[in-house]
Amino acid sequence: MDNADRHLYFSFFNEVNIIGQLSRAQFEARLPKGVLLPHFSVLNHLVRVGDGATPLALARAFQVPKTTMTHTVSGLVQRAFVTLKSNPKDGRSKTVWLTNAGREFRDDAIKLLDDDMEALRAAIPADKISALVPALEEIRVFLDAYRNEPEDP
Amino acid sequence: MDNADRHLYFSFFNEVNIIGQLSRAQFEARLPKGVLLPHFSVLNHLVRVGDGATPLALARAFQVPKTTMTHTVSGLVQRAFVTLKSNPKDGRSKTVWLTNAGREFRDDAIKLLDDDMEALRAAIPADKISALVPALEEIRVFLDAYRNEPEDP
DNA sequence: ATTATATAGTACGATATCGCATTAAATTAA
DNA sequence: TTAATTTAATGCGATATCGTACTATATAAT
Repeated sequence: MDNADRHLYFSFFNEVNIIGQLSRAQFEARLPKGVLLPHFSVLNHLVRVGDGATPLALARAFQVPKTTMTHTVSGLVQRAFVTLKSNPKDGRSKTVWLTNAGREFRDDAIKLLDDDMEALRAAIPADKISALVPALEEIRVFLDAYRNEPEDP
Repeated sequence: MDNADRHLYFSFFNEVNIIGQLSRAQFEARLPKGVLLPHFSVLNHLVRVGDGATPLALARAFQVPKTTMTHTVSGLVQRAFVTLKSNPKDGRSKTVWLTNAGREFRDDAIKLLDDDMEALRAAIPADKISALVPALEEIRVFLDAYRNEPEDP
């Protein structure tokens, strides 16, 4: 690979990382102290796709180690934003359920973030974002699959 | 903002965050234990744009808090990949300089990553990445400027 | 049926990240 | 010049993240 291509791919990942850092910091500055982006993200996910997911399913959805998701979910439990129930289909497992407080918190957080979202949309219109997301999804899917590939023998 | 747009922007940041996580984990799996992506990134930056930068300038380049950069640089010093000199222009400040070991480590790391890069390029060709980077830069620049804006009075 | 293997969740330890406070030096104001 | 303010770097403390190891349960193999 020549230097130009190498630099291109490095630049891509560098931009992605910086956008991730900045957006996360911005998000968390709006949320109550101690509530982090992963907390909100999990609540939002449960609202959108429905609750009752297992912690492991959530870990996979967000591509984080399961120990990390245990930690995140325990924070949500402490704040009574979710409750855990045993999984009737699997005695090893649990299921995660939204409480009313969890739904309210998620709705309120979206309102808190809405001004920032609007400011972003004013600078970067929605069609520009729509144009990016499919390619990003493709890259994310590749990385996810690649990570699970067996090593060369 | 309607739900569709909100979800679009959330999806964008979600994809960005996951790509950041996965790429970082992949990178670090190739590097020697204890050497992290930020270590490599700083070395690579110093090689590319020249060494002698101050820690604060590096923190700004990577959009991390200066305490984080202090920590990262100290790791590079421990491994003798860089040395710190006092800044002749400012007694409060320091400058960061590559050692031969640091340059060699960076070059070797690039070789270690090259197979992964090739695999990625085979799946996502360079022109697809080039098409993304300018928009990502634009978003990053917006977020960086937005973060420094004064609050509403 | 019994045994072996795989899987879900968690406890624990290591450490990266980052906010706050401190120190020393530079800059600005009076 | 002296005093007040700003700035660069770092020590310290809190905690998120994540790897390893462990327990309990489920699934597969014999």
